[in-house]
Amino acid sequence: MDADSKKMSRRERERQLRRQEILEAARAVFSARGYEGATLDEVAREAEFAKGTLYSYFDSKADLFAALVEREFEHVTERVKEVLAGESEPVRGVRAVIRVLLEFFESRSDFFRAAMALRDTGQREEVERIRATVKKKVDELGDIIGARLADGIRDGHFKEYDARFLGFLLLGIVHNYSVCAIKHGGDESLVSGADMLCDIYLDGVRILRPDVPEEE
Amino acid sequence: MDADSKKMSRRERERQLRRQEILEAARAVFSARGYEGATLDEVAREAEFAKGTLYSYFDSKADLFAALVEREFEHVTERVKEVLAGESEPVRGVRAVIRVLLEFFESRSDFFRAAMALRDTGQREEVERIRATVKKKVDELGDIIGARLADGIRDGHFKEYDARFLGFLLLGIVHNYSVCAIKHGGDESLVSGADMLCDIYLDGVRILRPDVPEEE
Amino acid sequence: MDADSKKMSRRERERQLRRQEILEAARAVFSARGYEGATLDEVAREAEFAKGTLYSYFDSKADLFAALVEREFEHVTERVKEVLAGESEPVRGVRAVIRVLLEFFESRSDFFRAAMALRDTGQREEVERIRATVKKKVDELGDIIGARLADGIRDGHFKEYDARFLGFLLLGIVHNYSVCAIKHGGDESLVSGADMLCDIYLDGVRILRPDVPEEE
Amino acid sequence: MDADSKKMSRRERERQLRRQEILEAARAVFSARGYEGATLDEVAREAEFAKGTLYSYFDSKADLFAALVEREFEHVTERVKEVLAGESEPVRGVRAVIRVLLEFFESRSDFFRAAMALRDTGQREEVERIRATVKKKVDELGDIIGARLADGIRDGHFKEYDARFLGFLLLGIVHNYSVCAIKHGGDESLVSGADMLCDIYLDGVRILRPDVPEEE
DNA sequence: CATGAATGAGACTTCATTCAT
DNA sequence: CATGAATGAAGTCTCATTCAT
Repeated sequence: MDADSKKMSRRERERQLRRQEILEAARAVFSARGYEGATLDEVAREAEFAKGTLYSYFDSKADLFAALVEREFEHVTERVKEVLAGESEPVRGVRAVIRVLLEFFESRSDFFRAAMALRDTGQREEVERIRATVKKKVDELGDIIGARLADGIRDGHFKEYDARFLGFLLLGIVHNYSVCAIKHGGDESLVSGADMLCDIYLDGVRILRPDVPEEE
Repeated sequence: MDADSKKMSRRERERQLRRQEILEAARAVFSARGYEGATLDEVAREAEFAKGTLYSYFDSKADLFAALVEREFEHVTERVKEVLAGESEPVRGVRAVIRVLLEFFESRSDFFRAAMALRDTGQREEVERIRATVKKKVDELGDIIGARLADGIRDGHFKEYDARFLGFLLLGIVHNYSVCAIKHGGDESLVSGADMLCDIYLDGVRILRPDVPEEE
Repeated sequence: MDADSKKMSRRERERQLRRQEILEAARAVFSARGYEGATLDEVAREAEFAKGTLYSYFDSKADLFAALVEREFEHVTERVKEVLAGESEPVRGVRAVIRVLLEFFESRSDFFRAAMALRDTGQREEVERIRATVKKKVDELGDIIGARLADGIRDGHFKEYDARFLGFLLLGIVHNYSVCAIKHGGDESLVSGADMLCDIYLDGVRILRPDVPEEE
Repeated sequence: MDADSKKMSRRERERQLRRQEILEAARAVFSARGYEGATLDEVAREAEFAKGTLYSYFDSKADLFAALVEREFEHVTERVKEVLAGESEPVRGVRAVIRVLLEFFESRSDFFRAAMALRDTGQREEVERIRATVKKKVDELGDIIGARLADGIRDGHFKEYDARFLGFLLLGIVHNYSVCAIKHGGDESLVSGADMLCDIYLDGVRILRPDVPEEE
């Protein structure tokens, strides 16, 4: 995106800039009100553009939200890729991913909340596009994580479940943790939350008792 | 509810019956369209009542949905209580709970999807009541599970994390699993899903290697 | 009405009784909410009848209100007639009428407020009948008072304006006084209000010169 | 309003213009149907705007009516102030006020009818704001007239009743006269109506004794 | 392009009236 | 007759989208 800027005319560059401003405003409003609750009036006000102007950048409310989803997920996905590129050991890789995801989800928790709500809620036709987009981006992210888990499985570090599934499970656990108000303890720092999630995701809730025979 | 039927007049009993019919229709529509996407027109059509009739049973769209949430969650909660009452061993208890939850969430997955979406999405005033209701019922359920986990923690079966938190984590994992399209394998039976979730929730994704020293 | 009771069957007598009960309830509700604001639901609840029952006594909401108007105005008119029958002297007659009207209007001020509002407000078709009724009853009352004023005019006690007009003016002044919150002084007793209105209606607001002896 | 026009942008000026158009249409519809009987559909049709457009100028039906009340009453109040400013003699002042009020009330009689009906009728919550507005504006007008009457009382021209009360009485008499269909005679000109009302308000309906010289 | 006024379909809600029991 | 559940027309209000300037 930025990389392409050099090839753009000034006009085109400014257009991209305004597009980003609108997306930024949209994020604020959608985060605060949810997709259905948000109005383009408010987005326009926040972006300091006229309502009509939004329509020369995005086709519709749904399109705007979808674009936003793309952008935000691309950020996370990018970071996850970076982290995974810098850590080849599977278990440490998982830990790093959980930490990064948690960071992102927490910093944008209201937005992800709104986006994930649309992923799952069967809605009217207009919203179908967004669902598809959210799903696509979540799948993408899940697959990237899953790919690494697959490596770990092959190496004998992780149980032999479907790697994709394990990826989504990880995503789900982290998202759930950051989005729900119910957290471990009260004022826990983000890091300790991450540690705990890592611990449970990796070793479960049961206490290991090498001397105790597996029940049943 | 049923227990009270005897004390009701025929009129009152019929009223309760029709109320249930409306709730049933509402579940279908809300499940298919989500809260915002659903219209009372469609609920009325589905229930084969005039729109106005709905209003003699429920005060508003939000009220109708909230009532539905209460009813559905009460069903699950009831079953979970039963299951826990019949199983005092903590680990087996957790397994049973996961199985029951999965059953319920899967059989009503679209509805729980719609309900859970409202739990977290900050929205307009009208929806606030529903959010509160969903949160209340989810908390109730989470607490019941958490209470049993607390026992397990005390007995040294589970790690010493906040029991409430572990309860919600369990709830989140199961809900996430049943709600998302992405599952382990493809046509796996429901049972295998439950087994897998149990396995991971209890022992994590990492393979136990007693002979291998903990890394890092 | 009561006079006719003897000729009625028990059934018919009871019917009349229930009709009166409904009218009584209707008065309470219409007084509190105004014609448009009142609902038949509330009237039925107040009357302790089912809503449908109202329709076997009155054709419609408008019809019920019209009947109520008739009844209430007939009471005032009756009393005014009595008073006038007992007082042949014009000035004293006017005084007595003002006193009676004030009594009635104050005791039923909310109702007369609601009724008079309909007299003047052009509304949708449905209400037209009520307007006509209110107008008819007000006219009737105005004419009765006007007739006595006409006598006074003929006798040289009152100015030679249209007697009907003077009658309505009197009615208007009293109604206005009893219906508006704005009154002379604060906790004035009803009587002093009547005296004042009499004084002004008869002699105006202007002070008679001190060298001129007060007539009567 | 007009005075500020210069400072407004063209856009703002046009907006004000359209606002006035809507108010004009609203006056026509509310006058013909009364507040409750009027529908925004009809106002929109009359104003030749879409229904939704009304809502970018006024928050609600009640808000639109309240704005209308403010505007109309401000016109009368303005004129009354002017007239009083140009006439310091109390009795002549009263005469001038009656004439001006009559003029206004007659030219907009249907509207004032609708407005005054709301002043007194206890109704549902939504209307409360309008009631308050009407009351405020009527009180304002009554007080202005009352203030002048107070001067007259102090100077010994008027009887020593509460000046506020006398102001409202005057208002009531004139409004009543212009609003009711029942008037003095039939086709009497407006002026003679005013003269008559002046005569009666000042000196009442009773004939002054022949041996008593007419004052002034 | 930017603007924001205008649009109008569509949603929720109310309530007088009807009618089967 | 009494009942009150059911009806559905009608009203208010919202807001995504369009379009003339």
